[in-house]
Amino acid sequence: MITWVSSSTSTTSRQPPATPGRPRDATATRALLLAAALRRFTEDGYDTTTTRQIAEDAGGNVALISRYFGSKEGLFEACLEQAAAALQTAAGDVTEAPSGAASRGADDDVWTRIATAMTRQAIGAQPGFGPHDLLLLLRSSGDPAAERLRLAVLGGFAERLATAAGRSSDVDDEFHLLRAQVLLATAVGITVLRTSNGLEPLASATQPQLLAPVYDVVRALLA
Amino acid sequence: MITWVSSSTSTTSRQPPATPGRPRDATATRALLLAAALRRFTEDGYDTTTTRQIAEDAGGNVALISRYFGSKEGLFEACLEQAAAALQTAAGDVTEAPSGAASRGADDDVWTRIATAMTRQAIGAQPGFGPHDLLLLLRSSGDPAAERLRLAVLGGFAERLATAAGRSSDVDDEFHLLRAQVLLATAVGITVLRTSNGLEPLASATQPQLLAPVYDVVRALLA
DNA sequence: ATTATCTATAGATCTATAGATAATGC
DNA sequence: ATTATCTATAGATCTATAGATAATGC
Repeated sequence: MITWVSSSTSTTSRQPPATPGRPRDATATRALLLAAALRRFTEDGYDTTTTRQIAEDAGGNVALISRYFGSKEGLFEACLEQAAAALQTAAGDVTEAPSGAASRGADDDVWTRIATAMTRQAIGAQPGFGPHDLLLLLRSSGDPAAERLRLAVLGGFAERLATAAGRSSDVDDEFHLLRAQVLLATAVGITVLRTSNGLEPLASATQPQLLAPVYDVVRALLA
Repeated sequence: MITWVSSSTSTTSRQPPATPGRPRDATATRALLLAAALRRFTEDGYDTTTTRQIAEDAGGNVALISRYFGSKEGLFEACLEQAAAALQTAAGDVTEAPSGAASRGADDDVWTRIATAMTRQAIGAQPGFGPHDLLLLLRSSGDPAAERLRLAVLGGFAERLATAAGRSSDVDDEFHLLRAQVLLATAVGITVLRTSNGLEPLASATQPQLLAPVYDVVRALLA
């Protein structure tokens, strides 16, 4: 028996003159690396992901990571910052009334808005669903700068929830912040159980299915 | 300038006849390795932890891990099984009435029992607090056997919560299971935010402080 | 000429293990 | 003689980077 490897079609000799590397586009390459990293870090975590995987996903070379992001940690921080920005936008949706507020009537109260925003976040949390902000934020890299950013974003999110609930008496401030953090914990837990664990029926639940229980939790904690 | 290294006190020549290795006790050594691993895996995660660290913590040699647990993954599975057993005991506390049930009066209803058990679990979740079952269970190793065990334990816990809530009509079974899993998610999220993130005031909250909000969530989801 | 991309490699780990060493029990 | 423990090392990665290559723009 002979193990045959055709020299012209072998996977080893795959860099013919037809593919002389990536097109020379620095910004596009940077963006592709960031997107690939976002996906890998989110799904597999920081340690498990290798720089070579990311470069390959982006169709480029490992050395490009050093060039554009300094290091693997630098790349992770760039990912975190992007996720943080997206999450802060989501937090904004909770606080402010939706754009077409006047036309929606009194039904769309604070609790519904909060529950909707949270389930939307949790819904993105399906395996293989591409970049998901909250999940990435929960991934740790051991990098202190990354930890700080993560804590700031989570803390800010909980504070927004607390103030959105409308309580601001001095005495009860910390009390309501704690309850808002428990609410945030519910969102975090749903995300973790859906993605890392695939716990059914939670993992396959749709946004409308999740809305009712989450709404009940929101009211129980903040109303 | 001369870099001086005393040959008698150098850290390199640290294996004088006074310390001829561990005492020869196989079962004790195995237990020490398991305890050290439990702590490291729980606090630092699977990937970050090295077998050398574990062996050093246990005061032994790396080779002992292969000998007693086959491999790093084998050691992790042993840790998981221990944590799983502890968690199943905790789940039992939720379902069954506490031992001195008759003397406690009607106050100790199902909701209180559930809330108490859950906050106790979450309370163990302080950084540097030694082995904490739920947190270890959330750590992934990529090992499929470990993933299965983890999913089974989490799923079983949620089922216990659902049945403890007393609903068992055929139609609503999955409905209540979903809500029980959202409750489990709250416990998971609290654990993650307290330990991995140190989110204050949640991270420093005491069990009594957490009891009220968690109780409200329990009632909102299962009552 | 500039600079985006790639090749090749150094250097640092980390896991697993074969075989040496030495303590225990018969 | 058995076996718990340790030494020494092979083999596999993985990150980072110096320097080569080649496409672009003046």
